Amino acid sequence: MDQLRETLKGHQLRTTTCREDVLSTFITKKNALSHGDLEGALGENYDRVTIYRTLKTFLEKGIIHKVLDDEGLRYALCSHSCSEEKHHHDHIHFKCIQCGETNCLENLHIPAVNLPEGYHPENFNLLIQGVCPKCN
Amino acid sequence: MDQLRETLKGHQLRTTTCREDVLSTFITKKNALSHGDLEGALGENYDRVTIYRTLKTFLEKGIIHKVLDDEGLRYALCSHSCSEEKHHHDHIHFKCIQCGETNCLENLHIPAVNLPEGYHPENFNLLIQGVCPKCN
DNA sequence: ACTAACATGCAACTCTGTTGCAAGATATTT
DNA sequence: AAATATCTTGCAACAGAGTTGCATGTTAGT
Repeated sequence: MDQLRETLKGHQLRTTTCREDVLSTFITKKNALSHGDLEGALGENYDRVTIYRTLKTFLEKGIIHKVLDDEGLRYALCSHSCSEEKHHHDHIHFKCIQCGETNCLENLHIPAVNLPEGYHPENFNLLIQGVCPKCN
Repeated sequence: MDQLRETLKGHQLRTTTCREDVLSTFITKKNALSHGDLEGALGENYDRVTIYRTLKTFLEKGIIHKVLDDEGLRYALCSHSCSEEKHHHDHIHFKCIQCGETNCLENLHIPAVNLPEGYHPENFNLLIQGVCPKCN
């Protein structure tokens, strides 16, 4: 509870029950969540639009990051503190084709790539799809 | 012209002007295209729905593949022949944050990753965002 | 307790993508 | 070259995702 408030304060955000609940949902369910997932979990308490705006705010403040997917965007908590200025992620995302869950593999870093002359990379996003340990 | 027909035939598809035009658009513009891009290019001639269905068909037949993006799905030509049974891609996609174009770097393969025990990968998708040579 | 600044809910709207069905086009057979 | 079965298209209608404006409610700081 207090941890939630502190996280929000740390990012210059006011404490509201919606933000607490969204943040708490990200913490308890550990996988990446779509807007729809959150609406399913919290939709009775909050308006769709508020959840959209909460996600947008969290993104901008560096609390969550986008997770690419071939069937819709998802979001997951940033582990090391990302800031308003710059997100910094180089971990791998794994999506299970059986249970559908997408998870961050925080410990696995994306290997370096030698891009041709002239390319200036800033941001890496690797999604691996397959079968996860739970569904094995 | 004939090449288009042959590609379609080779994938057991009937020749229609819409399919020829969509295929031809992918060939001339070399970057990844969204449905919206195609609608912009061909929308006067064909219905939105037809373009959606054409993309779906091309996907299934292995003529194009999905390109993940943080702001909507795109599609690009498959270089080596993908089949109805299985797409096979391990190249890198690069999206320029200035011009917005996404391109396949066919020559660059996604580096191998050592996944933890229990993960069975089947499909890799690496998107690198940054500045491309043209915008440099 | 007061107030300025911010967050929420509601309504309306836009954009994206899908489905059913009747009409039209394609390839194949004769 | 005509007939036919099969596939493709356009239209209309719909479902879902995401956005914007505005009035009301809430937060944090004085």
